[in-house]
Amino acid sequence: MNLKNNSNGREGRPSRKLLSPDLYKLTALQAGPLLLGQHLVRRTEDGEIRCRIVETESYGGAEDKGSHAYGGRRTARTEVMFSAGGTAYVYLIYGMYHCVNVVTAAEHDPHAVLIRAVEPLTRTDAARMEAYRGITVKKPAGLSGGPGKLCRALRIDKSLNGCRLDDPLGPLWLEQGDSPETLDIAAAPRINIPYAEEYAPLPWRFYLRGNPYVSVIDKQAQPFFLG
DNA sequence: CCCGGGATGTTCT
DNA sequence: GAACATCCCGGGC
Repeated sequence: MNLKNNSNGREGRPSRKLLSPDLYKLTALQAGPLLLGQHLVRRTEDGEIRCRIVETESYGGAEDKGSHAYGGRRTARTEVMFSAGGTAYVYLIYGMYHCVNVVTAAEHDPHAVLIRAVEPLTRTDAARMEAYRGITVKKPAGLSGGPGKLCRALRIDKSLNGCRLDDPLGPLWLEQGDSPETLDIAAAPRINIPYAEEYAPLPWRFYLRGNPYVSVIDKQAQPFFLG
């Protein structure tokens, strides 16, 4: 794959400014589109990897039948969904992949935004992510387009469950990225949640239209305007 | 391009 | 014992 440029043509030094804590207080539905364009930073023993969030899905409120915390279900797995906004919720799926979420809203009110795709900020970030993936990727989306892929690419596993995302001394945190109002956002139904019944078709998946790292393009996706 | 099957283990019924 | 907010690979167009 071509690692020379990232898709938005920017190779500038990142701002390294933490994401505004106000975002963590919002509902998942509000925060989902606002997380697009923000930067996710992962520190391992090998150094830091920076990427932009390009696809999200909102889960929650106790009424969302697609959410692990539907009906207020509070178990060992879902416990961190009930913590205060700004916490990472990481779980194992299908026995071999992890998914990472940004917990939002107030303590005891379970909301989470699944990060479904990220884009490396620089070719150095891309190279490290490809090394962590352990396979040769042919297309950008093959690197980090999908929740399991991006966790592999960033070496995210359950050991990060419950960590704070507002702590740049920790293993994983969020920084301010592009202004969301300049982004072309698409809204579409969430992926692989047939059990969610009437919640399944709701357009709670958000992605940057045209971004090559997005996992699934929905031809019926609606334009989304921040309001 | 579009399938179908298998991997793999935690969670919940 | 079934389900699972997934992914990869191989085979058939």
